[in-house]
Amino acid sequence: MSAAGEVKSVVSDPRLVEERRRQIILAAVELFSKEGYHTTTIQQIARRAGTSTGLIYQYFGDKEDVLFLTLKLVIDSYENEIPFRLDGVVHPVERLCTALSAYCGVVDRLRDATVLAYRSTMSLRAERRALIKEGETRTNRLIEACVRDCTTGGFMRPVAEHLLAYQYVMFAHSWALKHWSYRERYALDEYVEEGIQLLVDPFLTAKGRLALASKRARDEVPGADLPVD
Amino acid sequence: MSAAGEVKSVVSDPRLVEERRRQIILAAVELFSKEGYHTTTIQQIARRAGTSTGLIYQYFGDKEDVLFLTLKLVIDSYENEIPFRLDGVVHPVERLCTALSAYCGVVDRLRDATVLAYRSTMSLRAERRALIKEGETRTNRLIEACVRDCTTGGFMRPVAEHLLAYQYVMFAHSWALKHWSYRERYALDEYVEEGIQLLVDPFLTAKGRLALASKRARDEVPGADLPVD
DNA sequence: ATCTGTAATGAACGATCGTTCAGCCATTAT
DNA sequence: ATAATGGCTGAACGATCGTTCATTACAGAT
Repeated sequence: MSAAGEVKSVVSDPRLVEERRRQIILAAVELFSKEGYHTTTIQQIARRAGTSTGLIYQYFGDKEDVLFLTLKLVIDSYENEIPFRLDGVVHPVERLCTALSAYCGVVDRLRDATVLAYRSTMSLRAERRALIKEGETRTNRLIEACVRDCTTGGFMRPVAEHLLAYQYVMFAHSWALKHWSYRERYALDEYVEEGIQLLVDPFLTAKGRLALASKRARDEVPGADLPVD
Repeated sequence: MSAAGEVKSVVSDPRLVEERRRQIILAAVELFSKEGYHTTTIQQIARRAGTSTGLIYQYFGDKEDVLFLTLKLVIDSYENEIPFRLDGVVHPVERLCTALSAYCGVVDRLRDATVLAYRSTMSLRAERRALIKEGETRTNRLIEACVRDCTTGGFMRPVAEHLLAYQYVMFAHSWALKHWSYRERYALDEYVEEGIQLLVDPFLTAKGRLALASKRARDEVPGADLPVD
């Protein structure tokens, strides 16, 4: 695992490595997203990053390494940001809605890179492709756990949890994949709201729907149902 | 429009053109899907198709032409097969379920090519990319019309039709995109059935649910509710 | 001031691959 | 029998681009 996940660097100073790689990856995301992985050249990346071509080979073993760290940035963002937003949220229905909202939020922030992941993961060698897929699977399981907590808690009627979880994932990804179509119809938060209407609400029990309503009330006028003094 | 959609051929006999292109495209789908567009070479396509490299340039202007006709085959299949399966089906709820089933069916038949479409459409020049996108949009509108017929007929409660239609599209596409995960869990018809449970059933009115139940009864034992003599 | 090691450069190399084209075969017309 | 036509071949060309490496720049140590 560590062998496939490691990226060789000639430079020893870890701080410098992190900074330079960040600089190069930022340029790479932009170019890979716009032009595609195979059609953007190392020279283009270097120019955009404001460095020389040779420098890239000081911080990456080869071109594929640049792609790998670019995609890893995306799935790491998923894996970090969603749990972060879930932190402190306890009610299962709220957790599910928050997870969906968080997922759509990261996708929105990394829209180009998300599309890039769809298009270019297969340009990685098999071991690394597997690493990326594992990361996605972990996030899927996180969503699935949210669904299960809703059903076992009696907030949601029994459903095909695995499949429903995937619908949430696809719903979030679609915000990037079909953005050319959604852009002119919905803002991000409207999109999330409609998603809850379509993919959460119908499966809630009366008890679950109550919880959702109280969350909505709280979101609308924060602190309105708390005594103000 | 016709300029971007045309593919130049040196050979004049139309029957031969169709046959050869078919032969080459079949090889191309396989290789593009497995190795990616940019990494498969014309020589590989030629070898797999059992011809010479030069022959490909008798029937296609350049490599991009091969990709274009490959992707066009996919979206044309969508546009033909779904209406074909809908032919003769009159009840709105049945039409919607049939459309979803048909869509999943084509995706299953062209699984690799569907994934290829996601990955490689952007390798086409802008005009052609637009043509492909138009084809997808037409299919989307077809699904959306099925949804609208359900709502206006009172078989489905009011919903965000555009968005729900997209969920159906994504559900069908997911069969290809996430096949590595679904394969070991569902057969195709189970997948479609679960899809209806998840994305159709919850939005049906009592009237609509009745129609679905009667369709199911008919599918289970064909002709069972007809007098047999 | 000199030395040493680390970081950065970018011209040049070599391999790959899309594309061409001069010639080959087979079939039909003269 | 010969010519003409149309389809087919695959070696060779040329351009592109990932990668290397000899060289320079610079900072800190001696």
